[in-house]
Amino acid sequence: MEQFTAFSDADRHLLNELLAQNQKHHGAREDIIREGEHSDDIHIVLSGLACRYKILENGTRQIMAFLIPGDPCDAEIFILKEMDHSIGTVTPSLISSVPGHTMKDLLLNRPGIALAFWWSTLQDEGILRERIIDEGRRDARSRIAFLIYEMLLRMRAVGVIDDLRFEFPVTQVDLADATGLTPVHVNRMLQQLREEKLIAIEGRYWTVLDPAGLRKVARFEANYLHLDRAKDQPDSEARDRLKGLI
Amino acid sequence: MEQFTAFSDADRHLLNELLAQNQKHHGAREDIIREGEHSDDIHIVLSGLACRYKILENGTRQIMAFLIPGDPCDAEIFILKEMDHSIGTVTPSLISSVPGHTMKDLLLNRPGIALAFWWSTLQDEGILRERIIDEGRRDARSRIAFLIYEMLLRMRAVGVIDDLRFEFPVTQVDLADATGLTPVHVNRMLQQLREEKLIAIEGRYWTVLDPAGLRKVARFEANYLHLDRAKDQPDSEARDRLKGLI
DNA sequence: CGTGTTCTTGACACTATTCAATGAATGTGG
DNA sequence: CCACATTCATTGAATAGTGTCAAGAACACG
Repeated sequence: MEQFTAFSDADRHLLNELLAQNQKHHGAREDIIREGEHSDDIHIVLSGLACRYKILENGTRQIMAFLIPGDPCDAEIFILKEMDHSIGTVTPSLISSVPGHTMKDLLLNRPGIALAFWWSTLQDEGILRERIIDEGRRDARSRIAFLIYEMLLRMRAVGVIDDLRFEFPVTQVDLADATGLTPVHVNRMLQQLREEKLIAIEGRYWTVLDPAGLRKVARFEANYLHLDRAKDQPDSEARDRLKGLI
Repeated sequence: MEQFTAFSDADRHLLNELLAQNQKHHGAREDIIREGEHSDDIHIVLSGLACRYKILENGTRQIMAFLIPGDPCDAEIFILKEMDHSIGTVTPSLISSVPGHTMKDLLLNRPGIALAFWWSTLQDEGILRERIIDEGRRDARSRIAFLIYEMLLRMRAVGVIDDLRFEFPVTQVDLADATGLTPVHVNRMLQQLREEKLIAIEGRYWTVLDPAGLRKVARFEANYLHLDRAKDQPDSEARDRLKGLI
């Protein structure tokens, strides 16, 4: 969160304290909050990998977004009566809860923190819109490439990555649920991307072998992530981490 | 906006005044703000029909959302460097501008109004997520049905509708751009829906002949619109307008 | 070592796209 | 008020891309 807005020391301290207060470990494939439930707390991913998803009447699951460390799951849940989708872990994760009233207080009285949350919400919206384009206008190969490139960038931005290699322990079924394709077709497209030497997969670790090539296949434009703030900040670590990719 | 949160008289008065201050008529098919542009003002649709869209490198357009009266176009634009998508009108529309600094002030100092904007943002996100499901998991016929049912409901909620008949002057190309289908296929699916006596189209006016049937085809679950607040408010006009549909 | 999950492969069906042409409706200028 | 241009809706035929089904291989785990 801190990449795009400079927190005051007081704000940073306050946030650190809040996040430390109420942490909970979740195993893999556990729900953090389910569709239809209400929560007075909001949740933030501290480590691991989670996702927003929805189960449809016919039993299929659609993953709408992956959540990585630093992502708020449901920053404004406390104003809603109930969740319209579920949030669950993919891998074991550490999740922090912040009481809704505290959250409300932050949003109204801590402009710096409020700004960071708004920014996060806007990035979320951008990601969602891009996924609509993804599903509406890109073919299967591009979609998969797009998802991989986006994960690369987001993981870079928060630093949970080793150059071009990152931990992304999803099954092909997960990817199918996230891209709106069938697992069989995901498999074929992944094979293609590997044959083209764009990516490599070793167990839970993915490597982007040819970022420029992958980006081209994905027809990736980074503007929707609004990482430009990071790019412009002279001292930003994030800027360095994203160099050459956006 | 006022359907889901009770504004104080002061808040309502203030908003009315702000919205009245800076209005502009836009013709049909005009851009209100373009991708890559920054604006210090935010925009709100007062009348007409607009849409969020993006033009891709290959020239195709993807419409990501339709905007109807009462919808803020870009409530938090002032914190971003530039828009990641464009907003344009479909029909002649009346658009109000509110200066960003005023907006910031409202968000931080007028909890009632801030709540309404947050709610609006959350509904927006819900609509985007649902569209992802739509494109990922529904077939063409359901997608079209879904879009129509959603417009019916949203127009009902704000009252710009005559029972089951509403003005929705989009071309089949627009619908194709919104659903990620080709115009040819949209045409075929619309014919099917008309043959099934689910809808009727007379020029710019659409009529939902069989709401329950259409809803079934669309596999529509209304929870993502978070209209439940309206449903629960004892005196809500919106509740009556939505009766039987959600 | 057996069991369940995940990945991979092939054959085939089907949905939606592409391309191309026609017709209907609408708008425009003389 | 008509001739013409333009946009929009409709139709048909051929094709590409993805889904479906089914079965075997590789791998992980208790």
